[in-house]
Amino acid sequence: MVNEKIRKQVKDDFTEYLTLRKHRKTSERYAILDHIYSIDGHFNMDSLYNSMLEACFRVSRSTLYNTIELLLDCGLVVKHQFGAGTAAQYERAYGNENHDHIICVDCGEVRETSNNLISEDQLKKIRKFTVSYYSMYIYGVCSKCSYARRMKLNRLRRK
Amino acid sequence: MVNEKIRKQVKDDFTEYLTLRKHRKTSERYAILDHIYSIDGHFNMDSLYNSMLEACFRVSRSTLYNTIELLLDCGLVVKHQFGAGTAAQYERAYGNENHDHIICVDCGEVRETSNNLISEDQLKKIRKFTVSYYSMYIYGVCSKCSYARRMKLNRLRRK
DNA sequence: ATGTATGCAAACCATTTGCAATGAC
DNA sequence: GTCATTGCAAATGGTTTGCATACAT
Repeated sequence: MVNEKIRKQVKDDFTEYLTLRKHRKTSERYAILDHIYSIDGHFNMDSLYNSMLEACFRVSRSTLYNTIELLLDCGLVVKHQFGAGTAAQYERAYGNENHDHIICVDCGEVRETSNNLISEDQLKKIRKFTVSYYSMYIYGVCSKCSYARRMKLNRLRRK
Repeated sequence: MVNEKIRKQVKDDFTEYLTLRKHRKTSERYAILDHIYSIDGHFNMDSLYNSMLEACFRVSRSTLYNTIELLLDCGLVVKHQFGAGTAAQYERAYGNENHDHIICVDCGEVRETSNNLISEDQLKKIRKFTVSYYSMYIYGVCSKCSYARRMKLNRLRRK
């Protein structure tokens, strides 16, 4: 859960974006934005849909996809695609500063790390491009799966 | 196209992997590996399938998926998922050292940059994790789309 | 001879699309 | 009143799965 000041700020940002683009300010759009900013960490369309149901605000999946598109476009939400078969993951863009992800290629677990491996200054070096956000994906094997791999190999060797 | 030494090396690596895991050494598997190492830059399943057809080596899509899975597992191929609706992209892991991608959120164009923004040393700091590879995705708006955005906004303002 | 790998077709499932009903402007 | 937005249902398309056939061991 993010503080009240940020919640107010993102709502105002969204209003400005909608007004400028001549998009309508519907209750669904604000409810979705506010709900997303009550979620800590990652979410996907399914968990967002269910989580909003629980909070007694029913929106169709179409509207979720529709609104997320706007929120991505104005930079209030960030999208991640960790695997092909898996659903896209999202997270709020503010009040959530760590963007480095450590992904286990065996079990698919996604761990986040707080120590950013890259500095903002380095991103400014990129020419002819306006950076809105970045994602660092580090693929490898977590300690649990690393152990499972060793066991499997040992079994094969013994055969 | 990668040099002969690397081609030989990856073939040997693959043989070692298949032997150790008690997988069979089929002509399809070696043909796919060799073909992938003849491709510069990104490819997807469809382009790989067609490209192999042109080279007169017919393999089923199932076998491509099957084999790519093995090549990912032994670290000879790297996988990227830039968007949800789009097909997964792949590239060979050796003879292809740049892993930083600059992706335009508007047109989806993927640009590669040779100057790695991160040092190998920093990756070693991660604990309880064996890093096999990493990908840096930088999202934003390319100069072409940036111009299109400004034009669109100007049109809306005039209305 | 045995059982893994291949190839085809069908299934899967997150996401997108088409369209009638709703509601913001 | 107009037309963008919502919500439902159907379509899409990359990927996965099931199963008969082929072939590496």
